[in-house]
Amino acid sequence: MTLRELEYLVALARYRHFGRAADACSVSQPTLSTQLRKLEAELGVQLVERSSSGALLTPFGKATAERARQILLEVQHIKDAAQEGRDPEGGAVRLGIFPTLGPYLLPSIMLRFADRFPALQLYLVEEKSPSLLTRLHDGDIDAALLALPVEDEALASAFLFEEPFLLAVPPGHPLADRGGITLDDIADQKLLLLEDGHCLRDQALDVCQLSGAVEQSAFRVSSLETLRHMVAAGLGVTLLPELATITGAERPDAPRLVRFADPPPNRRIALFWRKSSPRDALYHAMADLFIDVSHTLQRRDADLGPRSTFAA
Amino acid sequence: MTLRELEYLVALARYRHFGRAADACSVSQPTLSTQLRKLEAELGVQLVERSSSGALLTPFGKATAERARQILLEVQHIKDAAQEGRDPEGGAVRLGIFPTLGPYLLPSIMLRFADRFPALQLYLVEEKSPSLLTRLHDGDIDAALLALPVEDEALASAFLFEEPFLLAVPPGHPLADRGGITLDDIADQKLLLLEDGHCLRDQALDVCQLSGAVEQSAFRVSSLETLRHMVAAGLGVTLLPELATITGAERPDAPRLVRFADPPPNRRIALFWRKSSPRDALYHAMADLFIDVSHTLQRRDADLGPRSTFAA
DNA sequence: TAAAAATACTCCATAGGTATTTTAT
DNA sequence: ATAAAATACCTATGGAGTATTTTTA
Repeated sequence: MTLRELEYLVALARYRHFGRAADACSVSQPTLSTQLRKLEAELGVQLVERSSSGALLTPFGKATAERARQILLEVQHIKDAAQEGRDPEGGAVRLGIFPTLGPYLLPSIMLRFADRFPALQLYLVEEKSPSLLTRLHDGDIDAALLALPVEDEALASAFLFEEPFLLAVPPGHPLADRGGITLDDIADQKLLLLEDGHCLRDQALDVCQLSGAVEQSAFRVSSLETLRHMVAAGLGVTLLPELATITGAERPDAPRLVRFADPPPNRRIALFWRKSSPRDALYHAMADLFIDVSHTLQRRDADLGPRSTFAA
Repeated sequence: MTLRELEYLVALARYRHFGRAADACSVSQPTLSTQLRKLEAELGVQLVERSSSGALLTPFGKATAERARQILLEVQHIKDAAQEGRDPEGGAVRLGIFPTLGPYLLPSIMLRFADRFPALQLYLVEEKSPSLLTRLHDGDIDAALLALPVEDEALASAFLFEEPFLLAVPPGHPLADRGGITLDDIADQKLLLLEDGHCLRDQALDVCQLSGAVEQSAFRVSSLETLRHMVAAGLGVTLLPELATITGAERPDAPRLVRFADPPPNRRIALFWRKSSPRDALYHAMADLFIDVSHTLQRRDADLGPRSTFAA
């Protein structure tokens, strides 16, 4: 048995197709095919059900692939620890970030990040939170920015900041020129939310279940930008996380943003990584930078006037 | 990185000597040496401190060896699971057993075992309990017979039987012809025990701390047979587990054995294995056989007369 | 008849061996 | 002087490639 063979098995488990799995491993299809046959011969058990429409793993194959994933993860941890020994802030880090945070936080972060960690190659993975959690477990990514709460014994985390929600309403809406609204004020509003699976949807629902707002469920919206347009078009109101409201030039069709009275409803963002990862120190250093940037944003925000509640 | 390299590292961690580690891996010393140099080159970190008096692992080397052990254990689990798939009661099992149980239980067990599991190659490892626990964790052995209690979240277990203690006294001793003694009866006795590290010593101490018996601590005895001779020579009394008292022909210089009143003090034996092991079913089947044999012994024992409390 | 996996074969990188040298006690 | 590890050099296994065949919807 070799680590290579285990990689091939894991790839085949993922792609269920010899050719594509081989591509993913950067080898030819026959190579992957023969190596897996060899593994089956060594174990004396069938791992793969072959067909002309692709390949499926047997139950034993699946179980073995799962063990193989663990093995390869531990191998990666050895390499990570070595990198940490050579240069604690060097090497590569694959960072996951969920879609309603990524596009708004990253522009503020990236320059500072490159400045603070010049030797670090940062690969970004933007996916929904459940998918990021799976990838974190499997070792496809090394760390992830996620909204609390996350219950997972295998993960370590560092709290970063709270991000207040603002209410987005159409221009001319009765609440448009109010300040310091409360949840009671949105009790009778038509609420627009993202489609299922986005954690922002769940966060907003958590907030709104305390109010009596009614969700308009005839839509399947998957980006905040589309949601923004729908609010601007007068179809309803929505909650936006503060970072998503810091745009450049305000466009004429932009929705009006209304602040909540203190303390505003908010979502809490933290950085997560595997407890078993040897690069704990690096992830804490990254968290420190994120916290620092959030302070900067808060100060800039305060300078601009009323938007002063973005708290770290 | 290859699994082979990791094996070499683990072996070197154990033997701290390139030559002996190479022997243990059945390769030549230069092979192990070059492969470990290659691993160091790949990781870019020193793993070994070389000297003319042997080799020591650096802190990073130790940590890596520990991870490597985990990886190799998981590899073994894949192979075990394959064996389980091919033939659930075939393959090899390395069974640990502690020294004051092994020599007395095994003669009763081995024939039945070979009969019940004809395809299983059973390798026995007789060591003290703490060492067996370490080996179980490291994957050096697959299962172990140990006395309860064992607190270990990583292990699964099956209870096997209770083994009563008998009191061994010299011929002519005041208690020699008593039956159904209690702990109070040994309050003023000179107690002989095994040297430190034997779990029977701890078990007997647990029992005797309820009495007022005084340990004779000028000895370092490491086998029950020696202890038996010392009792026979009139140096004191001791507790013997029942299985150790079932000998063949009684020798003239044998100590007299005195039963306790019901319920007698006893030790409780169970079979342990790693929860993560894929051969759960086999270990349960083995436990069933051990339980069955203990019933047989109990019955035979009952037939012989007064020794009737050996209970499963 | 396509698409997928298996097979045939060739090549070369490297794990592993033996013989020897270097190093430190 | 001795024991240990490193180095030199050779061999051969097997991983990986390309080209092709087999298999089945």
